[in-house]
Amino acid sequence: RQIAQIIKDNMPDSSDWVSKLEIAGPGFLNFYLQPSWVYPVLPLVLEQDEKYGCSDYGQNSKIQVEFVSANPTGVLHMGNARGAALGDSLCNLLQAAGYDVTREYYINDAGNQIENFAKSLEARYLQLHGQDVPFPEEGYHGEDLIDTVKNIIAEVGDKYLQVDPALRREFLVQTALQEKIAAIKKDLADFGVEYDVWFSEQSLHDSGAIQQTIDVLREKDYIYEKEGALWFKSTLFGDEKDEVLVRANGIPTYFAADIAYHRNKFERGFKKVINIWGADHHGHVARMKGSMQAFGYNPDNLQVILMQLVRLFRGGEIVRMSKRSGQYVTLSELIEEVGKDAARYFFVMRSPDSHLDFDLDLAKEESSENPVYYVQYAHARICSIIKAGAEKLPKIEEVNLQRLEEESELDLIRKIADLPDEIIGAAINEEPHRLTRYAHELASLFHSFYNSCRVLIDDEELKNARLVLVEATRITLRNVLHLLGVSAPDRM
RNA sequence: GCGCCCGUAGCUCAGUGGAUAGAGCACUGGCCUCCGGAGCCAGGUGCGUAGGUUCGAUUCCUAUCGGGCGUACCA
Repeated sequence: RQIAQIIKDNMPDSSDWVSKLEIAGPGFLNFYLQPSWVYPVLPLVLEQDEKYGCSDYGQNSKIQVEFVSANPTGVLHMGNARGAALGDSLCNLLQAAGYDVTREYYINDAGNQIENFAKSLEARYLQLHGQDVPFPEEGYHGEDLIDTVKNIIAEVGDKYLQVDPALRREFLVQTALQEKIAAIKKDLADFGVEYDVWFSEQSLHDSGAIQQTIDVLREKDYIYEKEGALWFKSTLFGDEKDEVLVRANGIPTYFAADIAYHRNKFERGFKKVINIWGADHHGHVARMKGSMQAFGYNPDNLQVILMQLVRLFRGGEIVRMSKRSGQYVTLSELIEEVGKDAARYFFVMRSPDSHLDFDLDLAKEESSENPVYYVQYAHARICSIIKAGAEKLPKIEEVNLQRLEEESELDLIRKIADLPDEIIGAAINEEPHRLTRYAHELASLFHSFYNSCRVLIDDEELKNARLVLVEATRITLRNVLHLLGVSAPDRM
């Protein structure tokens, strides 16, 4: 407090921007701004419009965000939906904060699960032709897979009954993959998510990138052989145990492919690489970072956001989600049931660290109670006011904004002024959920203003000032909703 | 056993080492014949437990209890 007093004694008591200076608490120095500081933000919002909130903070630095990357052996489920909502909103935020963002989906179109997928397809193909063959124990039991095979049969009939099984599986798997990937793209597009790059794991096998990666690690002496397999010394980089890169049967593991993939990311010039993974993959983080360190990259430039898993409830019972068992609620069903807007808002609303209990019954029954409607309602209300009250908005330079003096008006303007900083804060901390809070607070301040101040009044000067205020509010609300991937309706 | 995440109001969750810890849901009572009542206003002794670091801890550290997830030559 003494130091604060010294500073205060050496500051002018007031200035154009500061109305007073006060010492408080254990030694805080509170600067009270002149109320008039807020007014210039309103013409700025109207002028920048869609760009309001954006900044060049990121200096166009290249960032890649890889998210969802679900196996193309099935359809997208709730966990993928959370990753999609989170990843896409994060990308929007980073772009708004001035980063050069690439959205990427890694297609696991190689490896063991593809083998299983092929065997499952083959079994279904033969079964649908009346053959009594067993279904592979580790296979994919989902109903969607039967439909996939039915579609294939509609095209090619029994042509692949007599051919070499390896050729048959190859044909089935390639055809099914195309269909599955197309379906995934469509589901994501329906959810408002568009990718810049779809990266094939198989391409890393085909190009020799995986082999080359292993060769380099061997040269650096980070590899040893044990029991016929090749092991990466990940314990050198803080991992709990070493990891297999190439199995005794000569086939590289998923980890080997992932090292090649992440090397490829950095070789493409990304300054920062962000992965969004389910928490069940957390054991993979240390070794992935370690492997990048082995190649001389700063492991801090590989950032992994772990999302806790989504638990689904129906009728008070937890629904076990598993592709293998074929029981899960799909993304498209979710969109159908609760809508894209509510689903995206709901997923982003929570911190990735928090477990997400998604009660389907509740989401269906009480969807009108979802906070997203509260925010959208504020937007629709403003549109309605503007439509009812103004042929066109007054010219901003002719409006006397100083007439906005009510506390609810000033609170609203101050909140609007926060948006650029909110976006930067949420972007650099990689926390899109902050924006849902901001959206809610902004909507709340608007509703509060609405109840204490009428916009469409006889006092022309005040009316015009308030019209500018609500228009600026509308723009701000809309911009935030769009960052979240949620629509801003004119009517509801 | 070891590792990671979580534990905050009845419930679901926010909370950048700082001031009197906040929202939604639920509950109770109010809101002008007026721009959309999907709204507004009012109502609250809650940081799992015990230590430590600090002028100051919900936040950092240690231990412990509880929940979740990992700990494959699966991905």
